[in-house]
Amino acid sequence: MGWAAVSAGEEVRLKLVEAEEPEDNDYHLQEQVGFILRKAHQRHVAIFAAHIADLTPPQFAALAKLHDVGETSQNQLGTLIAMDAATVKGVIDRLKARGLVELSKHEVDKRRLLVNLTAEGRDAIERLIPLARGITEETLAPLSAKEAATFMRLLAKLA
Amino acid sequence: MGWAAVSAGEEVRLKLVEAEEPEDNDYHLQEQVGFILRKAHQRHVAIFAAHIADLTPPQFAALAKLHDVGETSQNQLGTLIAMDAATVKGVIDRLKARGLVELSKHEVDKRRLLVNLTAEGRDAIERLIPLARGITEETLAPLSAKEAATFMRLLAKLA
DNA sequence: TCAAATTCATTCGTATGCAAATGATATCAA
DNA sequence: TTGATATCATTTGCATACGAATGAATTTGA
Repeated sequence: MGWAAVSAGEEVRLKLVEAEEPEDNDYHLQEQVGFILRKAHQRHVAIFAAHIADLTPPQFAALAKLHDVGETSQNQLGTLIAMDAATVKGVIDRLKARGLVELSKHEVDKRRLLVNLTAEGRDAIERLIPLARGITEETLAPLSAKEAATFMRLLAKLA
Repeated sequence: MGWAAVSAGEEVRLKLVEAEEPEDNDYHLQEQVGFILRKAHQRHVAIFAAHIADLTPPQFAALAKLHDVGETSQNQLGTLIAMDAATVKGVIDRLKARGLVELSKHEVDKRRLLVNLTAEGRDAIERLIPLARGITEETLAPLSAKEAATFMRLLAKLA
């Protein structure tokens, strides 16, 4: 119909352009950085879940960062692990429900909600960190050591 | 207390290890591939939203793939754009509610739900693809052309 | 000092993302 | 042929993820 004719015209135009220069006018979703980034992230999450079944990557990130810096406000923690206020609240709520973190009010600044590891939370994160090293290793396994180093350097520039 | 003593012991042990070899026993969340991958993905989604406000990356992916391959089953589409059945259903439902895709039953195999672009959906994706090229460009902007090529090659190996 | 702007946290709404269970249909194999 | 498997789609439940609106508390600046 009308559209078929237009389509045929497109075909011709594309071929003429290609004859002049080897440019590709098609759009290939599979080659877009966003699409591959999403898939790489998916794969990492799957590897993570295979090694650490009882915690999600964001939950692990929260515990690991608390272990690193000690007590902080919920908001500050969110900044440190790249989560907005609404997201970090959900993560902390679930960690609190499981007894891995405890909350308290800031004495001076009454707006702030302080978050800290419980003894159980500390035990958990210290037990899991060695597994996390394995997760990083397995995620990067398709690359050689040199490639992995290059990739990490470039990825850091993008993030 | 008891823990403080253990902590002090840990300190000593770590320092001895470091004296022997320059190994780092600390765990740095910020250097883990999963964490940076999540941040890079976040940044990409933000760039996408700044260029294409009325569609999410998964919605765009569905339309772009339909434009590429034509009518397919919902399940097959999910495979092509790396989404599981439950996720793709939600995406297609919302695109259908906006009149960008239409659904029909497979004549032979009654299990399958066929998905196709509407005229409006085709117009939309053809209008948006040029913007998507800009999104890819901006996402990779922190890298030189050579670095970007290297990054894409390594990222593809990971995903 | 005190009104304006900022910060911290919460809530709501919407959109992925995936595991698991279920039902309908189709295919395979004994 | 039919019973076991496999495939396609849906539904439910849970967990990010973020924009926007709101309220409480703090800080800033004229």
